[in-house]
This record gives sequence, structure tokens and C-alpha cells, in this order.
Amino acid sequence: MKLSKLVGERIKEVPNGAQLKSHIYLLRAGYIKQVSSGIFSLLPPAQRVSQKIQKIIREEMDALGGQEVLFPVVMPRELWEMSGRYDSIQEELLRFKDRTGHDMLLGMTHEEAAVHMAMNTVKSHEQLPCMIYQIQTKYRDEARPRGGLIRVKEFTMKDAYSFHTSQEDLDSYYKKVYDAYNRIYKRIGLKNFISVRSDSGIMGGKVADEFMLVTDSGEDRLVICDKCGYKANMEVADGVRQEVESEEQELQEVFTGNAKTIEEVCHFLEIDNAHTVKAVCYETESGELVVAFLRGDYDINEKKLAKLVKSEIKIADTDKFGLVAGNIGCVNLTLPENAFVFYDLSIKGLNNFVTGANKDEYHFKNVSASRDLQDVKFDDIALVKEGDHCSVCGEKLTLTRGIEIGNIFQLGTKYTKTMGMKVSMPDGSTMEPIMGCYGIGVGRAIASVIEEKGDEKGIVWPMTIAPWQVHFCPLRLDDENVEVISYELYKKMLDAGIEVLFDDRAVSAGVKLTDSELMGMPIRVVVSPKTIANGTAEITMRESGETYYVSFANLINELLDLIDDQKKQIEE
RNA sequence: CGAGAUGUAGCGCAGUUGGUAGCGCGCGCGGUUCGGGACCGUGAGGCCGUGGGUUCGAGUCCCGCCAUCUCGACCA
Repeated sequence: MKLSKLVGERIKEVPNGAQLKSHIYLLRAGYIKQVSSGIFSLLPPAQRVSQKIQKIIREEMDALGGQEVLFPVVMPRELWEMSGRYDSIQEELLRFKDRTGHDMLLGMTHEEAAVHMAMNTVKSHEQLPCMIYQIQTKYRDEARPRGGLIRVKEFTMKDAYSFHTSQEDLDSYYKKVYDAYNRIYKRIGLKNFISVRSDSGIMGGKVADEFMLVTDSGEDRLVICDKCGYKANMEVADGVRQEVESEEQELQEVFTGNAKTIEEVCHFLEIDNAHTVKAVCYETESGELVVAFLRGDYDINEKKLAKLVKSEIKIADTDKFGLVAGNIGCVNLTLPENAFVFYDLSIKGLNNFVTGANKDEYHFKNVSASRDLQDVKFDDIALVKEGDHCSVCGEKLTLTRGIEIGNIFQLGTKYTKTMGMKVSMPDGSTMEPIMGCYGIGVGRAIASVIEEKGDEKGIVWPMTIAPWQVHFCPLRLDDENVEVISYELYKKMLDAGIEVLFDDRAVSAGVKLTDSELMGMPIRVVVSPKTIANGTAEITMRESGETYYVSFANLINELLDLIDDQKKQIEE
């Protein structure tokens, strides 16, 4: 490819609003162009990267026995009503009417379409296990896209769905997919990625793992134990609370005036927030009150609470339930019937804490859990915080951040049951197959590689997914020797099957060299009057910066070796 | 969806108390340079986001709307 003809431009300034490294470089190096919030076009180099990543994904999915299919982007309302998701999903699902007035939607995930394809097609246990997958555009009407390709509305995704006749079969297949995912990320050149236990959300099912690129710019919070290897998304992470020691004292009611929040009460009584117990109030979908108590230095984990309540929850209007906002406490609390009360493990064994007196302007002091909260069950409803210990091995936990680059779920029978998919079994009975589903966002993978490997000069592509393997920069193309030799070398590279980006522009050396670094090809080849005088070409490795000279006669073989070595190094 | 900010040339930005629209980069042409974003000359390129209002006159002041970005909520 000749750079003079390549669609897209390299720009010097950091585009307005771009903050993430990957976003900045993708824009500056001419890989993407924004069309609307969260909607991008991929320019030729980015499309080449995307296709290389897709090829790796296909190889791994095919190796698992996966069969590539294509589901529709647009689906009718009825299909999603079968699973119940037409109603349970809110604005993120983009709905519209076709010309006949029929309700349609844009696919944001394809469980329904997968079951639709498999039901009455896959009919016997003899056809199982089977896995179908596609690589296709998804649309999710995100409330807030951000970070270039990291969080978008429209994106290319590989999604796979497997069907099984037993949990054991799903378990073993799930493990194989898990291993394949590790290989995929490794092959696209990522190193700093991990898998964490995660929440299965409304996908249903129990077991779920997320693959995360560990980076400070990530939007997910992760909890990691460096000793035993425990890794979990903050949403589901367990931790052992930090203990607060204190001798039991006599219960008192104290005036606290207008002090309502934990900060205000702590300031008023001159105590630490670890010596308080706060209440957080929610309402279930059916309107029942949920009161959660936890120590003042911990925050509520709404996902854990929702799981205990077995309902979606939203912040409650305390007045509606006759509660005194700011003075709600776990002693002498009168609640409506049907109300749920939960106590976090951080309160267990806690002495001498302050909690609301359930009347305006008063709090209780010196409350003791063992004395004043008898017959109370303690649950895990708090977010892990810095300094907590691992619930598996007791080591101090590390909190970090990550970008979700893939996820795998055990779906169970949620979709096969609701949609009525059945297969016949050896004994003549029928069963609803157990499903697994497995996703990878391609665009996010592109951005993740840049996040991990990009340096102060620009993108650094791994050889396996670089849009071109070699960036060829002849300097002084106006020099007749350089021109003749450069075009000769270019042709030889093409003939040898090397993917080469040829900078045939009549621009200064500085422009060519900085552009090559910004665009990130793994190998740069420079020829100039200087190197030609020695009969050599200069090779520079983008990642290491290593530079050396090779004779023209050896250049092609040297490049082929380098390409091969680098691929092998990544894929091992 | 809550909070904050920004919309002026392809990109980055300036535009004073309201008085006919500017700079840098990029792009075209001519020339001199040329191994780390060269220089000179010369061109092209704007419904100042949008609708209304105030005014003799609005990029500038007022109101509405739209778009985009950032933080948060949400994120199947």
C-alpha cells in the first residue's frame, strides 16, 4: 500500500476531548473517525487490524468445533418477547417501527436469535454439544459512550452460543472456551490481562468470568489477591472486613441536632466513621422496603443486595415508609410489614458504635452488636475496600482497574426454557439444553492493545495484528538512486508476500519518521542516499527501538525472518 | 438520566466596550531545502451549531433547542 493513496490523515494536535491513549492515537494516526457519539468509522488501517483479530478469533472458535453463522441485525419484537427481554431491558435496546408499523429492534446480543436458529434444527442429543458463533455488528444505545473505541454504541463483536445436555458437559466445554480465550488474547499480543469472577447480570445463570485488561484507565474495579490468585470484579468480590476493637459500654441516646450524614455525625460527636452504622434504604420492584445496615466506613454493594432480595432495587423514598432520613438506626426500628432488613458482616462483633435513634435529632451511642443486635443474621452486602483481606487466604487484597475485553457465561436453561427449545434424549424423554455464551468485542481489543503497548510516540502493534508488517520509508525519493532502488525493494517485498506500507510521499525525513512511529508498524525500513552508498537498508524495530543495517541482497530474507520470529514469540 | 463544560475553515485555537472574520497546522501551485514534524512566495477554503429576541447593527448580549466532551448513575 502506498501511503500517498491511503485514505485518512495523520494529525499533529491532540483532538479536542480525547483523553485515553488509545483514543488519541487512533484519531491522530488516522485509524478511526467519529460519526456520532459512540459511533465510529474504521479507516483502512483499523479495518485491517480488525480483520486480523477476527481471523485469530475464528481459528480459535473453529478449533473448538464452533460453526460460524450470521444472525440478523434487525429482529422483530416477538422474538424478544419469548425470552421476556423485550420488557426487561430498558433504553439500551434500540426499538423502532418498520413501514408497516411493526415493532422491531436492533440486536444488542443474540441469545434469542441463537435459540431460534437451533430450536427444531438441533433436535437430538446426538447433535450436542454444539456451538454456533458469529462476528457481527451489535448496537447498544449506551447512555454515555466514552474513551474512543472503549465504550461505544455500535461495535463488532464475536458472540458464541453453546448447547449441552448436562451441566458436566457445559462445565468441560466452558473450560475449553476459557482456555481458548486466553490463547486469543495472547495471540493478539496482550500480556497484562486476567480473568475475574463476575456478575452474570440479567443474562441469567450462575458462573461467569470476565477477561480484563489490567490498566488504570479501566472503568471496572477489580479485587485481586496476589497470594492465592483470587480475582473478582468489584461487583461480586468478597473480602474480610477490617476489625475495629473496643470494650463494651452502656447504651446511650444522644442529641445530634441537624447532623444527618455519617460525615456530619462523626464530626459532631468527634468519632471515626468506623464507629458508626449507617442505613441505606431501597425499594424492590414490587414496592417492598429494603433497609441495609453497614459500618460507616463501608459502601453498599447494590448487586449483592439485589441478589439477596431477588429483585431489582432502587433507592427508596424514606418518607413514604415513615422513616426518619438521617436518623435511621438498627435499634428500636419499626418497619412496615414485608420489609427486608440486612446487616453487613462489618457490623458483626462491633462494639460502641453510633447509629440513628429513629427519631429526629437523636442517635444512639455505645451500641454493641452482640448485646443489642441479637438474633440477627449478618450478610455480605458491602463493597470490598482498600485494606480488606482475602476471604480465601487472608492476605491483604489489591484493588485495581480493568477494561473488560471479553466475557463468558453459563446461561443455564433461561433461554431454552422460555423459548421452548427441546432435544430428545437417549431414553426417549426430552430436555431443554443448557447453554453457555461467550463474547469478545473486536474494537475494544484494538483499543486495549494500544492501551497496553502504546508509548509516548504512538501505537506499537504486535506483529500478529499489525495492519502492515513493514513500514517502508525511503528518504529523499527525489534522488534518482533512491527512487529506483526503493521501487525495486518495494516490489520485492510485495513479491515475497510481505505486508508493506510504502511511504512514497515527497515529505521531509522528520514527517516520515514520526508518522511511522505514530502508526505503529512493528518493523521500519529506511533507505536514503546515505544507506545506499553502503549498499544497505536500515531496519528499526518499533517496540525495542533497536536499529541495524542489512545489505539489499539480504533484506527480504531478513524481513521474512523477523516477521516469523515475532509471530512465533507472541504465539509461542 | 444528574452535574459541569464546549460548539468560529479539514484539525487545534484567538476574536477587546456589539461595528463587514483571524492565527497556526493541514491542503493547491511555484521555488529553495531535506536523516527527526524545513523555508520563501502565492492561492483555495467559514450559514461563527441552530431557532428566536434585544439593537441602526450580534461571532460577541438574552432565552429556547440541538450536538459533542468530562465526572457520576446505568451498562445484558
